[in-house]
Amino acid sequence: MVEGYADRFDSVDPARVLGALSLMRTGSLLIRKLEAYFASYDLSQLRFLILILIDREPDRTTLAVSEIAGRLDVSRPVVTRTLQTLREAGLIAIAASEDDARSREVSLTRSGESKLAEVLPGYFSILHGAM
Amino acid sequence: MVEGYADRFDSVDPARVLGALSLMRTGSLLIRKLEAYFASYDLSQLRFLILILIDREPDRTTLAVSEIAGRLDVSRPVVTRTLQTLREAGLIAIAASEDDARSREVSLTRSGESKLAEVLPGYFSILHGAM
DNA sequence: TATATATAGTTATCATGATAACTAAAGGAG
DNA sequence: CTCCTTTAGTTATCATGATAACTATATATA
Repeated sequence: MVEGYADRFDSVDPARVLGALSLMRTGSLLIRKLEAYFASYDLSQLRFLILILIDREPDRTTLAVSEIAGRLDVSRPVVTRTLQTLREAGLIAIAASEDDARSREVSLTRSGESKLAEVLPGYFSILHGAM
Repeated sequence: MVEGYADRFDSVDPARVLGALSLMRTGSLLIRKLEAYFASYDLSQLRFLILILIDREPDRTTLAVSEIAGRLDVSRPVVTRTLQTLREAGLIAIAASEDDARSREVSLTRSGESKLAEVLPGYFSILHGAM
């Protein structure tokens, strides 16, 4: 299909276009595979990334909502909603900040740490296998 | 971050994991860029792909709903909804099939063909530039 | 032929991303 | 100190993906 169009736009190199299309498709397939894996643990990609982000934070055990949104490049409303789901599942705790009354401190519960430990090996295995 | 985890899972090659993460991120960024481009033409990635699919179909000028869903690997309800949007925008026409009363024949309107011609160069340019 | 099964498409509902508009609190300028 | 602006977070709404369940029609089998 691309070839046909490439004939009509002579500045187009079919190999580069096909490469870009392939990149998007391969990336999307990997994301789908991961989502299916996470779903089997009652997680989603975002829920998982939030857990891992808090877990790997150096020197601290908590993160603020906007820190999570910023580092994962996700909108704050989505983080708010996802944190509610994680809290209902008992995987995180949300406490008021002592420094700033506007802010919340999000931390992992024991259960959240266990879940992460359970999910991580398969996660790396899928990433590993994709390359 | 990956390094820290790699230490604990010795079968994990950080380079491969980072490669997979990079693949997902690069693919997602490209998809975002395309969505932004399509939005400026009142299109989405899926709406655009439906137009291009019908346009490039050899020997025929129409496609059935399930053919579109199958070739784009998208669920049929999503195709139904997206076709309604495209029809409201005047870019496609939907007619009853003569052979099979269950089936619909989806075709491009003149307006749909123009839109496609308008959008294609920038589309290839973005794909080209991504590689 | 009559009935059972499969297929085409739609509707209803859910999940998850976004932006806009809001509340509450903090910080800065006068 | 008061007022204005900025920041943190939430709520409301929309877009777009999915699956389940439904209607209508076609096909296959008894």
